Amino acid sequence: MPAARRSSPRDLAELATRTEALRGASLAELAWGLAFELGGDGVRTKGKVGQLIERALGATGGSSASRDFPDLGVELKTIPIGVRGVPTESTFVCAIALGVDEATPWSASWARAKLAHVLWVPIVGEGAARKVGAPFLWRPTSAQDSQLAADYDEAMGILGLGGVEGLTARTGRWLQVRPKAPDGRKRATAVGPDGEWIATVPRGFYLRSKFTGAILRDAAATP
Amino acid sequence: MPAARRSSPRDLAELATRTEALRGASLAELAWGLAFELGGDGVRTKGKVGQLIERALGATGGSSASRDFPDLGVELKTIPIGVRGVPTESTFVCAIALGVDEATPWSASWARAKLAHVLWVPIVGEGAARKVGAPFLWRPTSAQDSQLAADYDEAMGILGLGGVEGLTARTGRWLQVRPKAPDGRKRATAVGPDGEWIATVPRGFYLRSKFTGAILRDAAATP
DNA sequence: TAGGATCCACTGGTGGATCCGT
DNA sequence: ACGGATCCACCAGTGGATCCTA
Repeated sequence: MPAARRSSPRDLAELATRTEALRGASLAELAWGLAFELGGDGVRTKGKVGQLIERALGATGGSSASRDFPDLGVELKTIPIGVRGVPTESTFVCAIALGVDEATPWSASWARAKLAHVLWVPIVGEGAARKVGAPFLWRPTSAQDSQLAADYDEAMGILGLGGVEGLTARTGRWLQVRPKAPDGRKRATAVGPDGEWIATVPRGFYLRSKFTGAILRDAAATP
Repeated sequence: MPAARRSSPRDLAELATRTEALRGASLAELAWGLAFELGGDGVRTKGKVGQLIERALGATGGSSASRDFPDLGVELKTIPIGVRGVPTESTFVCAIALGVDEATPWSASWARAKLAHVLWVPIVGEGAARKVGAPFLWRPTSAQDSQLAADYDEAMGILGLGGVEGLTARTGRWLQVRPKAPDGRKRATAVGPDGEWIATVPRGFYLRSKFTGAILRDAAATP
């Protein structure tokens, strides 16, 4: 099995080498090699896989870093793949700063910065049988960037006009807005219909699985 | 010994009753009654006494509450008293919001709100022999409030003019400004000499022991 | 002696995502 | 199928103060 990694990769080539070494490894053996508690099953282990892969690749930050590999400008995202070879879930991108992002253009947004260069690591299968698929570095094409920008602008436009409660996950072709909170409590504030501040649930950006599925197919077709 | 208290007191009378019941109790017996780890000695137990008294009186919040007894508008402060009957330390009031408080008048300040109504609980003696002295509720007299306002205005004036690095603990007759951070690191920002933002160490307001000593004497003289 | 430095507990917010009714 | 709801780990910040040299 791949050796445990703790130091951060120095360049993209080293990151690529390390990532390739993970390919085909089962999550169980990775966890064992890093003395990582993966947890058996479902609901109480939601973020564990992502953190396991971070450690296996020597990602810095843990949290509070703007990206997983700040020196390389690369963001790491795991993506669960089902038996049919397509993503089983949408992908969380980042939180929305309500009251701030409405006035931030896509070109300067946190979301765009995170998506500018992503190392996608597919996790294939279910439960204890999950293993690492074929990872790949990705940058959005200019066409993809344009559509993401359009989705972003649409959502931020709705928020800016006081439509936070009308902005559902149905808005956006590839990039959508959904709740992002440990519970349903209204711990954030946003502009309401009449321009006043109202309490609301925190939101985040997510990529629809249609989009990540398309990225995966492109990557498979262009080795 | 006094019984363990967990619910919050409903009114000032109940708070006074509970507080009076603590008088003369040793910290060791209070801790035992509440199953509280007081810790043996010095450096690793700095805030323990305050938290013990909070629990003994049923203070709410723990943290993040604006006051210890929000419904009563009362702040709880323990104050260490040495063998000569005078405070051995200054008293921390609250943190300074650098970049905000400079523009906040004393009348609207967090510091004034905290000091508006304080339950002082003297802690008499040293080490394992410490016990609760004679607690008392206090409100600043208008003369005291004026002097505190003057100290506050002086300090905030210096900060507003970019003098953060020149504002030492020597400024202020009763209310002083001192560092407030787990380490000496510059984790806050303030306006510098040339109007630019500079990194600096977080600060807090403290009451000089001269002042708390005077309050104590007044309380002893007016039973 | 007191100004500047430091220590612990606790928790809200963030980053990692997946769960689960309709 | 997917929109809305939820779960865990981690850490910086806050609130409780006292330590410790020059």
